[in-house]
Amino acid sequence: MAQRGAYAKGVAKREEILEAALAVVAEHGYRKASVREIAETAGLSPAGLLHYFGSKEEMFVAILEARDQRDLREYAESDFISAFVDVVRHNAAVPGLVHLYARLAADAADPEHPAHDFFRQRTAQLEAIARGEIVAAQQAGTIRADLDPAWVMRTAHAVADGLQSAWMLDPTIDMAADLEQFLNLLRP
Amino acid sequence: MAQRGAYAKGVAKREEILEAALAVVAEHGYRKASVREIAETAGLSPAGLLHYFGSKEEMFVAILEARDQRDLREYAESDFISAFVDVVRHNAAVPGLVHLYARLAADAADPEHPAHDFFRQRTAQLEAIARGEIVAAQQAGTIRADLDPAWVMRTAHAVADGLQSAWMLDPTIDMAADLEQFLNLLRP
DNA sequence: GTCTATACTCAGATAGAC
DNA sequence: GTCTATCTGAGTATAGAC
Repeated sequence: MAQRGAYAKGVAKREEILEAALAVVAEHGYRKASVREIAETAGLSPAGLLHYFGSKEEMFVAILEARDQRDLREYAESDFISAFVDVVRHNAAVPGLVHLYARLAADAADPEHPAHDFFRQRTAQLEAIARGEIVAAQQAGTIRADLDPAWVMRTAHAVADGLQSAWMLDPTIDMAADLEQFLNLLRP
Repeated sequence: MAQRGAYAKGVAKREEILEAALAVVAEHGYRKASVREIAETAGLSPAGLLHYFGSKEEMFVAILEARDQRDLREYAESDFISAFVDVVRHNAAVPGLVHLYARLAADAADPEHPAHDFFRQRTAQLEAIARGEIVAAQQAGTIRADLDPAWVMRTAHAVADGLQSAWMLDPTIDMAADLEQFLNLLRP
């Protein structure tokens, strides 16, 4: 395993850096989250930080990857649709993450950006997982059978992302409740 | 009028700069849209450009403001709901704008950002305009009467923004069609 | 493999001349 | 209104210590 021997320290440091990065974004926003300040928070030099992550952008992608893997593990046994709402609800408790996600998603429009492939694969993976669950829900009669499963996933994803954007501007919005209301609308 | 006398040239130059900025974003993406390159495209020095807009970020906000005013004028006589779909459809033909909007919306999470107030006011204005139209549609029987008008607007807005994010990653998505499908779902 | 010091390049912004 | 010159701070490449 990667946790053994001479690498253990490096793995721990990597995670410490990711936590420091998220903390800085949460406190000062993405714009002011410089490599210098994150490195300082994590207790090393900027060059030391880059030793682990090649570039600032790759470091931020690593945060989103870690988040997805945590969510995937945590909600592995729940049904997909309620897990989806739970993740959005949980995101409201981690403001830095939502900000980071929105910012990287925008930057990822550029095919050269390190996050471009990550977002495309993430969307594809999400759709692959969801498709079966949506079809099953349609057969079970909890989602209208006349709706295209691909459209359902695309639109639920869009609602979640769009609500998160709105929530950053106005945190009084209840993202999870609004998303649930949308999912209710899919019922027969 | 602002078009008269010694100011006419300044006004024209302002618009020329905004067009140059949008062209650069459309071609190279926001990340590579430096003040230097935009200034070069508009035929003046970086400092000359900043004379008009104070900062890079304020310049980009000015582009979004101009877009909204154009849309508002163009669709003043259409009904709100079909205009909403038309605007999204039209956005697919102006890739730089969608990219710019997504990026600024993410940055605007920071209350210090020049775009913060713009986005908050824009959302408030959109909701004010929409509310009457949605209530009227409910009375006319084209939107389910049991739905909260504020929720309808928030969610339609979220769908539009979220689909635009997805479209930047995968331009084969038909944003307007997906949005219309959502609006159909609101029907009784 | 882990990490620092240094330095390079580019960005946005500012001061002041014209 | 627009320029040149300059400032400050960003990201990061490099060389090399441990």
